[in-house]
Amino acid sequence: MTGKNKPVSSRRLRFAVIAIDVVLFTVMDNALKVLLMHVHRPPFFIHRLGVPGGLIDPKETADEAAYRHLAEKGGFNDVALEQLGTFSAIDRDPRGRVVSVAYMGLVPQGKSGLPDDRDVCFQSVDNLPPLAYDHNRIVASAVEHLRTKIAYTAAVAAVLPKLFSFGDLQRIYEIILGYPLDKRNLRKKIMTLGMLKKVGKKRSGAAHRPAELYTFVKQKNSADKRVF
Amino acid sequence: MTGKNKPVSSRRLRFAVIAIDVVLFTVMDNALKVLLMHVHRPPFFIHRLGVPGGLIDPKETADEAAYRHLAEKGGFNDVALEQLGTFSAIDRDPRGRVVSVAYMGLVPQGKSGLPDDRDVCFQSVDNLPPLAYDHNRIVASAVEHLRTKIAYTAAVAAVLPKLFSFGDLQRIYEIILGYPLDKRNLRKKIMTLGMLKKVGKKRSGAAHRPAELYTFVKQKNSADKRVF
DNA sequence: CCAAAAGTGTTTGTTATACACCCATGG
DNA sequence: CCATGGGTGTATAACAAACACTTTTGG
Repeated sequence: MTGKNKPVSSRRLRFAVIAIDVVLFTVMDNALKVLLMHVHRPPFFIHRLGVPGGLIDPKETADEAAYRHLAEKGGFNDVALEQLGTFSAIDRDPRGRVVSVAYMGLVPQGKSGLPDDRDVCFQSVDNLPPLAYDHNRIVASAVEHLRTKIAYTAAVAAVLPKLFSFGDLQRIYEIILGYPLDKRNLRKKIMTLGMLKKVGKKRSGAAHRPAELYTFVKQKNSADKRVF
Repeated sequence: MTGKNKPVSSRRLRFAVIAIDVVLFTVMDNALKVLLMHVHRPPFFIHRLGVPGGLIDPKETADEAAYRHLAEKGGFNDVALEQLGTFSAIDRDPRGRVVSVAYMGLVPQGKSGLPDDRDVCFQSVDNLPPLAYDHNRIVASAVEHLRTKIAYTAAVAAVLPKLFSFGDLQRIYEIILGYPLDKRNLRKKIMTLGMLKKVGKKRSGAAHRPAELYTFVKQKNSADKRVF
């Protein structure tokens, strides 16, 4: 996203303004969803949707701006964000030159933290409508990044509750990736990451064998990584 | 890099200007080197060095600005650049708020393309002096990125001449990575990338068996990558 | 006893690593 | 003939992928 509430008057600018956009994912209703907000900037964007974002303030870094806008517009705090890249196509904002640093984050399933009745919502990343600005592109890049990243990190921890079963975890992976996984192989792969700890309780109450519950433990820093 | 020739007057700005910085690598004299330029911005930077860079113009993308500044300041054309990330620490440029998009590229060994007697030079990435702005940080990030990337792409093609021997290639890898490699294993790994073609000639003239010469062929696009 | 999800091992193929010797040439 | 870098293969370990049955519970 790019505009805040006041329109961008390009006459006041040296040549560009800097914004951030945040692609905030969650997993809900069996789908990978992204947080979208109502964008209305006639005559360019009439009742479109776009990811939350806004300008960088003089006294904050891009990272700080990303956290701030996400908190202000979506009510999300304590989300780990990661920089994706910077989008600078000249006409990405038809109102003026705006360069945007894109971020990506993940929040827990379901409990949205969203104030009710705001013009923000999560929508499935499949079949997104045309979004404002270059946000389809930004979201696509974020999805690709997310899919790559969960293969070798514990990024899904952010979307799972404190305690979860292996089945929960597998569902998250399958929804994000969009294809089914073998549960034995997934278990092995996840276990080799060494970030999962059995918590010693089980979840009963369903019409099947109770599931062991797990929790994520701190990621170990991976020393210096030899690539060969 | 951040400043151009005119000083950045922050009063004229909405809140920031956008620059690009280019970390241009080459391999020379048995070392991984980075292109540095003289930076003199009293009272902040007195005869320092920094990577080439400059402001983004109103009518160009960040990528275009990177190519332009690299050509203008270093005389390099036809270099493939890749975006590394955006650096936005508030005080990274003590003269005002400047957010910079960092790029990375590789040029062939030796033939520098540099106009003689300019205040630009390649320096070894080890033991760099304190650079202007946050350029030590940017270079460090570029080095890490480069090391990671050569493990699974033919990026080193950019630093090798059209024709090269396997020994040449191995030397490049070892210099970039900073540790020795097994030549049989490297050969297998490179061959599985499928980007190398034997050219049918040999290089004789040295006091040892003549080396087969190779050339890089186009990279094949890797379809959709399943991560599991 | 049935349905539903949980849990578990083995086999096979692929990839990564470690390792040592002969080859062709120039001097 | 010797020094120099060029070129090659194999054995082992680690990892990825495919695959099916038993367990425990609620209803």
